[in-house]
Amino acid sequence: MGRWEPNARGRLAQAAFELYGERGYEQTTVAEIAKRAGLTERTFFRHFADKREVLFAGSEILQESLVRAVVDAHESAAPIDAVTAALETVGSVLMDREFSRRRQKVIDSTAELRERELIKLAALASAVADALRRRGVPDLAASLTAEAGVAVFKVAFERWIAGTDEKDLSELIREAIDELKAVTAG
Amino acid sequence: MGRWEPNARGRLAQAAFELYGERGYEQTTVAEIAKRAGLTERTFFRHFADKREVLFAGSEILQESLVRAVVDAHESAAPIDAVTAALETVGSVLMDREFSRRRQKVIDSTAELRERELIKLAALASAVADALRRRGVPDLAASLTAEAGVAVFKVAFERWIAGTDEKDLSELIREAIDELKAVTAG
DNA sequence: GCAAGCGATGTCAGCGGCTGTCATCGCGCT
DNA sequence: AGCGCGATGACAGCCGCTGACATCGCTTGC
Repeated sequence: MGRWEPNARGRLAQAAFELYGERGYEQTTVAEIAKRAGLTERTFFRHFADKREVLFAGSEILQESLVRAVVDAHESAAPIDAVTAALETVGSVLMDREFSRRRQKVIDSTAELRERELIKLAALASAVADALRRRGVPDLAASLTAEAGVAVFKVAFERWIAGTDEKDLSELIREAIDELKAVTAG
Repeated sequence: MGRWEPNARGRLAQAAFELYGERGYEQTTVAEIAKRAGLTERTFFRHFADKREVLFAGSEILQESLVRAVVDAHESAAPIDAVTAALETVGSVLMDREFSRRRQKVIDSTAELRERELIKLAALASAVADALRRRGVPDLAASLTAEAGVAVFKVAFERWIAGTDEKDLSELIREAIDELKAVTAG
């Protein structure tokens, strides 16, 4: 097995996710991940840039979905409303709350992974700001709206994960945006 | 030299800063930093948790100054105004623009360092949110105000560094806050 | 069918970040 | 003078990550 079995990348991601959950991220060796996937350490690094990246494989999809939603927003929509609309589409990408919970538990356990998460969110903000500029929004407004949008996402996502209630992520995002508006008013 | 010379930590930080600037962060070895400081690699790691941390030595001071300003803000001040007041005190901590520029150039050159910077900013936001909660601000509002405040700081600091004009950092912060309010209005 | 070509994987050697452990040094205290 | 203690050195070793080259197995052109 290994050389000819299909979907090496998927097997590696699966093995990594399992091991990070079972023994913890720091206690897991890349060699162990590769072994469980029936592959070699060297091959792991051909599919993922580093030991962290395997947990963030889906982030481009989230980013593309957000950017597209901003670009496609109604021409007359104000920047904040374009971002709001975009954030509400996120619910269709992030559906499996239990999976997100497990993944987040791993990430929160290690500073190294928190750092990686933050740079992904920063890339998100940067991409959204670009999309806003493409709509003609001036630099400063674009950057601030995008950063504020990501802040809203961060807070809402955290509550979605932590919550025991059955509130929808979109709903929490809506609440967070309203609260942001309330807090910055005046 | 070495064993008895004073201020080992300072010498290490100085050597690291110089070498990161001269050859670049990735091309610099911890052993080289230690050698320039007249010390050993092992000793470097006794003073700094890792190769990145040496560039972020001053961040606790910034954080303490921000938190204190939030706590000390007028009792009747709204959360956003407390944070605004706090951000305006930052100018007294960050004075040397040329130094900040050089430091930022190094940080921006490497993803590893950008990650570290982001987690420092996240810690800032977290501390500010705590301070707001201690003022009686509810959770959601505290988190969002703190995140928004840090976003403002990020954008303003970036413009302060990049700018050729002689605009004060406090001034740029004020502008960014006003723009944030404008953008979230409605 | 078969050989050439090609992409994916294996193997090996090596660097650098980081840590544990123990020895050593220099200083202050008594 | 001797003792104790904090800071440094010396050494060994793990692990993340990379470059270089060999090997495998499938596809393609003939």
